[in-house]
Amino acid sequence: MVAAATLSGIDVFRSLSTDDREALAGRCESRRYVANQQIVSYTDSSTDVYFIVSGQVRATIYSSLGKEVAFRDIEAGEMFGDLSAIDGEPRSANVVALTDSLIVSMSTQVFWDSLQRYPEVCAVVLKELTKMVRGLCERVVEFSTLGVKNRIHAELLRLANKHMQDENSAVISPAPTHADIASRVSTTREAVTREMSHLGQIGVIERRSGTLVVCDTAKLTQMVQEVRGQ
Amino acid sequence: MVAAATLSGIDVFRSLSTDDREALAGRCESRRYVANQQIVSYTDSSTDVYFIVSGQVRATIYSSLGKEVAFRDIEAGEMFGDLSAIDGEPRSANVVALTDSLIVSMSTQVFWDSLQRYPEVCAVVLKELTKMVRGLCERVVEFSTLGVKNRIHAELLRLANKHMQDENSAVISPAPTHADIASRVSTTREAVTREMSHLGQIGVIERRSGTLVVCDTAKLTQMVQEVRGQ
DNA sequence: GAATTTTTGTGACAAAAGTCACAAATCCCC
DNA sequence: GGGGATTTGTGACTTTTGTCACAAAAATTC
Repeated sequence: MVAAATLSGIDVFRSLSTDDREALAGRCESRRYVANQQIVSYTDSSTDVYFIVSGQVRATIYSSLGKEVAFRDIEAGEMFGDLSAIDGEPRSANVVALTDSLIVSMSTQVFWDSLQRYPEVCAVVLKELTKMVRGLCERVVEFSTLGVKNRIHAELLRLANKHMQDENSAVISPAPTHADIASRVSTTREAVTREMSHLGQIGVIERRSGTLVVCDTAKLTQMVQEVRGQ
Repeated sequence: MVAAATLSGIDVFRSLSTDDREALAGRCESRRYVANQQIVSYTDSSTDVYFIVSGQVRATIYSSLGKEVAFRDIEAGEMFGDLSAIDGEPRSANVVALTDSLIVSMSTQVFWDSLQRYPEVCAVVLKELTKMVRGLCERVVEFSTLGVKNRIHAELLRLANKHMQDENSAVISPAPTHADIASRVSTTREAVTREMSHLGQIGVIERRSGTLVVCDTAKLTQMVQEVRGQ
C-alpha cells in the first residue's frame, strides 16, 4: 500500500492523472533499505519491478567466477527489474542500495496491466529501454575501440556531463574513488591513479578535498579520441 | 504498398489477425536491396522502421575515427531501425545488406500507431528490446572479464548454439572468416587464427571445405571460463 | 586449369595493460 | 587530535595483446 503522491516522483508514472496514479498506488508495496543492503540478487526468482522514490542504487554483474562489473547506478525516479518482468528470464544483475533508500515495488502482473492501460507509461518504458540499449552500445564500442587511458577519459567526461558547472567545467561532488572508476571502465585502480595524476599535471582535472573538478572538458573531449594517451 | 501475406513472416506482426495485418500492410513500403547495398547510414535523419522479409543484414558501428565494430546480424523476420523511431535520436549504426534482401519499411507514425493499437505488437517490441539489452550486457561483461582467447571461445560457442547438430556438436555452414570473428570479439585476425588452430589441435573444432565444425561444445563451454588459454 | 585474389598460418618483435609490493596521504571516528 | 582504516601514488616486473612481414593454402574468375 503506497500513497499516490509517492508515485508522482517516478518518471514512468509522471504523465498519469492523479486518479490513475492513485489506482496504481493501491497495488504497490513500498519498503526502506539501508545503505549496502541488497535489494535484488541475480539468484532471485522474483520478477517484481522496482521504482526508486528516494536514494540511490547500484546494479552490478558478477562474472562466472568472481570479477564484478559495475553496471549502472540508478537514481531516484528511475526504475529497475523491468527486464525480468518483461521477458520472464532470471535477473541479470545484483542490485544494492548505495544510500538509505525508499523503494516501491510492483508485481509483473500489475506492471503489464499498466503498460497496456496507459500508453504514456508504455512509451516511457520503451524509451528507457532504448536509452539502455544506446548506452550499452556506446560502452561496447568503447571497449572495442578505445584503450584503457581513453576509456578513463570517456568515463570522466560522462561524469562531468552530469555535473556541468559552466560551459567548460564540472564539479563532481562526492568524488568517486579510483577503484570505482576502474571498475566502471574495467581496468585496475593503478591505471586510473596514473592517468588521473597525469590529467592533473596537464591541468585538465583538479582534486580538492572530497571533490573532483574537471576544469577543461573541451580538452578532455579531444583527448578521448587521441590514440596516444600522452 | 505491401501484400498482407508479406507481413506474416515478420515476428512482430505474427500475432495479428489477417485483417489487422492487411490494414497495416497498406501503410508500408517495400523495397529490394542487393548484397552490399547500404540500407541505413548513421548520418541519415530518417526515422523509419524496417522489417526483413527475406535476406540478411548487418549493423555496424564506426567509431569516432575509423575502426568498425560488427554490431549484430539481423535475419529474416526481424526488425531494425526501431531505436530511432522510439526515441527520435539519430541512427546508431550503419546497416548493409549481406545478401539480396526484401525489406519492408514503415514510418515512425505508423509504427507508434501499431504499438498503441495492438498490445501484442507492443509486447513483442518490448521483448526484443529487452533481448538486445541482455545481449549487450553479456558482451560488456565479456569485454570486462574475459581475455582475447576466451572471447573467441565465447563467440564460437554463440555461433555453435545457433547451429547445433546433436547434443555436443554443431556445423556452421558458411564458415565465417577469421577476420569476421575477430571483428565481432574485437581483436586481430592473427589472434583468431592462432587460437583456432590451437582448438583444432586439441580436437574441439574442425575445418572442412567451407564449413566449420564445433565437435565438442562441452569442452568449449568449459574453456570459456578458464583463465589460461591453454 | 592457370592466374588472381582472398584467406590462413606463423615468427619475431613492440606496445599496452595488469600485478605486486610498499610508502604516503587522507579520511573518519571516538 | 591521535590512531586505524581507507584511499592514493609509484616503481619494477610479467603477461597479454597487437603489429608487421611474408609464405602457404584456398577459393574465384576468366
